[in-house]
Amino acid sequence: MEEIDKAAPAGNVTADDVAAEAGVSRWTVNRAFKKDASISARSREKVMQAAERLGYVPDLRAASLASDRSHLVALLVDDFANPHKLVMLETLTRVLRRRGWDTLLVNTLGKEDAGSALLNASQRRVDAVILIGIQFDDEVLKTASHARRFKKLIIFARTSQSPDTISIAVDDVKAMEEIAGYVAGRGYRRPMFLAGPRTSSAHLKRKETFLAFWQARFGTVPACASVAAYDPALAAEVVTAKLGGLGRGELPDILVCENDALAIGAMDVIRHRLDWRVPEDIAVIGFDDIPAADGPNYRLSSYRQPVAEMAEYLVEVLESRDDRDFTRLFQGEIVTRESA
Amino acid sequence: MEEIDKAAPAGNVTADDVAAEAGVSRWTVNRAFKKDASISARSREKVMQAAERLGYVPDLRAASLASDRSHLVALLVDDFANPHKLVMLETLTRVLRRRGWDTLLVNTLGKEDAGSALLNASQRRVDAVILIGIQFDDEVLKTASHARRFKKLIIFARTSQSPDTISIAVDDVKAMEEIAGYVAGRGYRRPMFLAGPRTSSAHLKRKETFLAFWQARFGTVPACASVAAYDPALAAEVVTAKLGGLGRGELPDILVCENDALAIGAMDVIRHRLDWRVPEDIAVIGFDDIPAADGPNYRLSSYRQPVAEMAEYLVEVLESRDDRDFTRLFQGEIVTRESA
DNA sequence: AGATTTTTTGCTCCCGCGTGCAATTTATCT
DNA sequence: AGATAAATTGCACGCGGGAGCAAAAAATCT
Repeated sequence: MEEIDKAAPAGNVTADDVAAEAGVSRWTVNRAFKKDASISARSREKVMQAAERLGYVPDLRAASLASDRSHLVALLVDDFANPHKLVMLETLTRVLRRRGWDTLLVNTLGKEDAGSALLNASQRRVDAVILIGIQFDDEVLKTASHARRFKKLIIFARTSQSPDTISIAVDDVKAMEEIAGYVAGRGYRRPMFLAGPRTSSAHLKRKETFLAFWQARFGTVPACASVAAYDPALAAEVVTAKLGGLGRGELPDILVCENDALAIGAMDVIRHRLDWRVPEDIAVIGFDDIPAADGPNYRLSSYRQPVAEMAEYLVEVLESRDDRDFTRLFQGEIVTRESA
Repeated sequence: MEEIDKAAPAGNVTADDVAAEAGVSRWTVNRAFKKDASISARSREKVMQAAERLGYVPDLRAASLASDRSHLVALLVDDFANPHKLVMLETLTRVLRRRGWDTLLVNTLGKEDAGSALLNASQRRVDAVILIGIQFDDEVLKTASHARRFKKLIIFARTSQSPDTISIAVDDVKAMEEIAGYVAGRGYRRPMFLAGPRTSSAHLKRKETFLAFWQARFGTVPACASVAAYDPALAAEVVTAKLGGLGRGELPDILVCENDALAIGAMDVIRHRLDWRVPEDIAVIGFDDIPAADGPNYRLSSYRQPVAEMAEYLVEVLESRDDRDFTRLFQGEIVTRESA
């Protein structure tokens, strides 16, 4: 057998090494690894075998540097307390990877950290930044698009008023009107809305939509409470403070929650600390349809977003070269369970 | 005011642009951005101001290419159904980022996909690959270390027998002995062990440790059941099949679960489908101490791993240059709640 | 077969920054 | 002040590969 000692060249096997081994030029080597490059089947085969022998893998850093396309996106996330994030992460990374995109996961540590997180992404020259968190105020977003080292700024599962920003989300207005209609249709008349944190730009219109609907329909403004983060534990505190000590008659008949993270926190205290029954004493409805919503502890009625479909669309946005506004709103559906 | 039109040079602002603007050489510019570079305060200031004016951000791709250090790690994950993953993701990305490391999140789609996921990481020339999933058999691991384009292969929260591999995890043997001691001490005598999938290399020794302990102490081998993934829904199925139809006397008195994902799935069906009480009819104990374990629905006794501490150690491993074996086992603690 | 068209291959010139060393400037010492 | 040491700054070369065109080879046509 031929002993190929160069089979382990110092540190890196480069395209040049493979070229020498295969008896072609370096460029043919790189062509062999490109999807629809102009190369004969014969030389591609030769190259691939040589590459296999040497253990060559193309260097995407260099490719990205030379071509100015990294096929990398940054995913900025900040509310890890929300179980729905795990679903989104799974779906996004799966769809992105299957279509040739890599994902940089950036944990946006706090409100003041948003700028630094964006900087982080910039330095890697990602092709797009995807926001699936909440703590981005207008100022940061503006700065971001200004010093845009990334071509696209996408807000996922949330809509933004900020210019130069692409929103991919469900239509909150339609969705919440559907929910409100459902609530009214089931005969609930004294709803309370449990809202999340108010961020300026990337915003959920759920609360205002619900209030507007209710006022138009019944002429009354439902009670509201607001939680500082999409965290079940925080929601539990707020609900305890709001509903604790209330008598049966003073209780809202349904709690409409901005999302499931709040809803399950609320249900936990309603049942186990305040000792009321769901849905008999007070019903609960959420948003997102997280896995736990389907479990026997909650049986939470919720609104399911087409996350996978949204992710597929996201890839299309990434891959298109033109510069129009890609914002698009999707339609989800109510999932009815026993909680409301 | 001076109108600086070059403030928006075509596409990329490079160090050369900043150099011209600041009246220094390109190398001084880059030194200004390096932590402990030899540069005078005065020129650093000049450079930084010029950079600010032009909106310059160093390009980490180029830096990585030239220096052969990317300060990037790949996180390979495959079991997103386990809520504990969200905790691990949050902790790891937070700690890594605070210490200057970026994270590539790779969703390992299936068992056959592991190799491709590794390849993916290779192409980005990450400094280390971190496995926090399960579906890596010996063959893949061996291939991985063979064609190592990354310097380190780290198994996080799990131990591996594979050579050239670094494990950072709790000491499963100690932990499970502690749990077994607790179970025995509380008077349980007919435990059943609920195990997860059996992977070859990256392995949890929890089951065998528990069985060995029990046999040594009581001379009997506890019953076992095995779930194909750390997914509450799957655990629910298995437990239903195993315990369904059993009479009160035939029931195990405690279910010892390999982790909380299995435990909560089990509790759900025990209470709501099989209609037994926890802990009166059957107790449950888990592992990982996920957030839901502390909620009122479960009140699950569990074992808490020092994830943050492990993450800090991980960074130290990443930063050290030498080549010794960094495997290290940590100690956690039992968290006692009402479920057992 | 000779001329033309089409496919394949090679090549020059970057992409943006790090390394290591030499040149230059500044600080310190007697 | 003059000499010597220390801190700063500048520079040639390399990291691994992409774009686009020119040269070479293969295929097609009359």
